[in-house]
Amino acid sequence: MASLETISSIDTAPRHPIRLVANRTGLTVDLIRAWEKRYHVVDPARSDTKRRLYSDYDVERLRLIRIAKQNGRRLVDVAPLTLEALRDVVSEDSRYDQAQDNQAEIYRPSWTSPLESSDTQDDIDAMLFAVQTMDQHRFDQLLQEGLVKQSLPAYLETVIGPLLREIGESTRLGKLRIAHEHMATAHLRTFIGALRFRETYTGNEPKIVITTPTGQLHELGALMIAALVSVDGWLPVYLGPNTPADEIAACALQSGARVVSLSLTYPADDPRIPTELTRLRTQLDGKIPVFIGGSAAAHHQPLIDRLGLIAPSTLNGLRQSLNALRDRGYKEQTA
Amino acid sequence: MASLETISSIDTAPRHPIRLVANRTGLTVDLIRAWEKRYHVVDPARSDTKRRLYSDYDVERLRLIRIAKQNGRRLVDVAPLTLEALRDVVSEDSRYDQAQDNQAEIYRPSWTSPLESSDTQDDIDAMLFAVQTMDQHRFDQLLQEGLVKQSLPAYLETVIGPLLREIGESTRLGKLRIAHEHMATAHLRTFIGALRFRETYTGNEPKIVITTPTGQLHELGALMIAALVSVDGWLPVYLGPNTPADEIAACALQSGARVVSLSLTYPADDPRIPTELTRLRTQLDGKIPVFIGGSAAAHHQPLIDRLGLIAPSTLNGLRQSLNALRDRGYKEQTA
DNA sequence: TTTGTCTGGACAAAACTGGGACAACATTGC
DNA sequence: GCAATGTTGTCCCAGTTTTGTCCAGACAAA
Repeated sequence: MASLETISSIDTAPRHPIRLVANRTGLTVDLIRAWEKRYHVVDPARSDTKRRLYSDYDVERLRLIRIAKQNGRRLVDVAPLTLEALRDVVSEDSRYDQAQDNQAEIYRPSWTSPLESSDTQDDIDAMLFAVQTMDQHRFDQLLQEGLVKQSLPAYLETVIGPLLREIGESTRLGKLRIAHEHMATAHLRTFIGALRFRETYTGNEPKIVITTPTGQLHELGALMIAALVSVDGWLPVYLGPNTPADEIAACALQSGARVVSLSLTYPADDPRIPTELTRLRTQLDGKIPVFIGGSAAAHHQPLIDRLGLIAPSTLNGLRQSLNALRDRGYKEQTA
Repeated sequence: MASLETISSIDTAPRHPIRLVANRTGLTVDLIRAWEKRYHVVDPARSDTKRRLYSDYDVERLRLIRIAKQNGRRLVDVAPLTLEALRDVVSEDSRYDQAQDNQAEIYRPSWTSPLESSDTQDDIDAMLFAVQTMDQHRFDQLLQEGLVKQSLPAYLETVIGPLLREIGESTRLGKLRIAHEHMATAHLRTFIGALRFRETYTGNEPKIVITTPTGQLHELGALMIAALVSVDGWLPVYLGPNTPADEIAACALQSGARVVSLSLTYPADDPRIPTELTRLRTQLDGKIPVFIGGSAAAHHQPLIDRLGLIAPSTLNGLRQSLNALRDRGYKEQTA
């Protein structure tokens, strides 16, 4: 009867048991205690029987510290920082990370390095197994857990993308049933869609129209692009799959989008693609650049070149190009 | 108070015996009693011979408490909470890993009385307006806010369903562009999909295979069914749209589903429907009942009757039929 | 009669606590 | 380079608290 008040949004009221904090942050219970013991990373309140009780503030701090560590920071350095300082550190690291991308390794101790490919492959294999056994709950769980391990862009590129390819391949080879593929696709649609929850909009993000053209029914590629670019401060206008060129153009013009991005996957040689792309290009009148992504983009390279569209070869390439475009709008020259 | 009341508010009439509650919540009989003894988690009414009689309200609370525990909450903390506060806690925990800064979270007075129809229509109109102006953020916000005003089943039936119909109608009449419809559909797909996410899982929920047959590309109806039945403790095996009959049958048999449910919407007169339904019926061999929902179900009434399928006329009817099927064997007292 | 529910209590498993040990790896001093 | 030292994640221990399960005897329902 002590506390039956409604849960307020983000406060410092201590109410979370350690187990819940572990769930939310991806840390182990032991580790949370160890950090407290050694560095007073957090100083949770206690229940009358000495159980730790954490506030939202504590949880958020732990979450950020975990990310900072992943980015190569040392615990000693980040432990004493305030929540705000932590946010700064983390977002700075993330920018830096993205900016250098192709260069050699920065300071990044091996024990915190991004997932080794073998680990990644293990994760993917586990997901495939869950699909095969129709263990939906496990599948969702694996998807969620995998995300905690790395940044969203990295996750999409190293896990979700390959997973999709392997599911498609396995189905074609008869190792998975169509029903398995359907189940996996439906869950991935839900999962990737839900990723966009985390955004905060200021209202003046540049807009990007994302969809697939007529005949292209697979939307996961487009959805991944939407999730990806929203991380970088774009506002995706997401139209789902199978949108006629006229509608794409109308939507881009009405919403004042800076860019249009399409995903091409299957069927790769649909005869409608050239028609639709040409039509879209005409209607946009060259004012709005069009990016093409997806596995089938390569099949249309000549067309893409001829129309002056842009087709980066990887998700990360797409991201870089878009950000370059966006920054060009804000500042006239780049360093 | 009749029809709206039944779906909008949770029945507080005590009538379920403890065994049925155990089945629905995934808790053991002993545990339910222990929780009552120690923490007064629920305070069931009694029959004239002292048997416990639980209301739907109690059942829902117990389910939520079980989920909260699974999320790491302690029994002591959640036991005294009201149903509404529990919902808040559970849904907060559900979208963890994004405890994010996020500016002012709208404070929502939980559980107001069931919506009057005019309010409902206002909500729908506001959503339509958001779609028309391509204000995605506002659209999402409205969807989210609408949900907290009433129970999920009531929300689906009184808001989401009508909204879908109006969007379809407006598009046909040219009041909305196809692009608008696409955007709305994509967002609804994400929204409804997220509802079904990370609910309870004890491992012994009865399974229900949910999909649409070959040629039926619209999945929102099926997804609504999935969200709906998971509230009642079913485990949906959701396959997305456009699944061949062979695959549906194989999936149902492999996963040990108790029921299959299909949604038919558009095109209503697809010639493949009779073939597929017949085929499905044959392969399931009469062992697994098949429910048909969706706006196009009525077009196939003769076929449905002939094959011995079941086609409740409303979402709520579907829900009740399913629950009756599941609870077969447990009689309930009528108070 | 047989099966299920009731109450009250006992018991055991699981989870949490403080304290500390230890191995793997990094950093520092020489 | 190499040894000493620092950092960090994990594990173990023994003692408590919390929580799930089980039992016995009485009664009710089928």
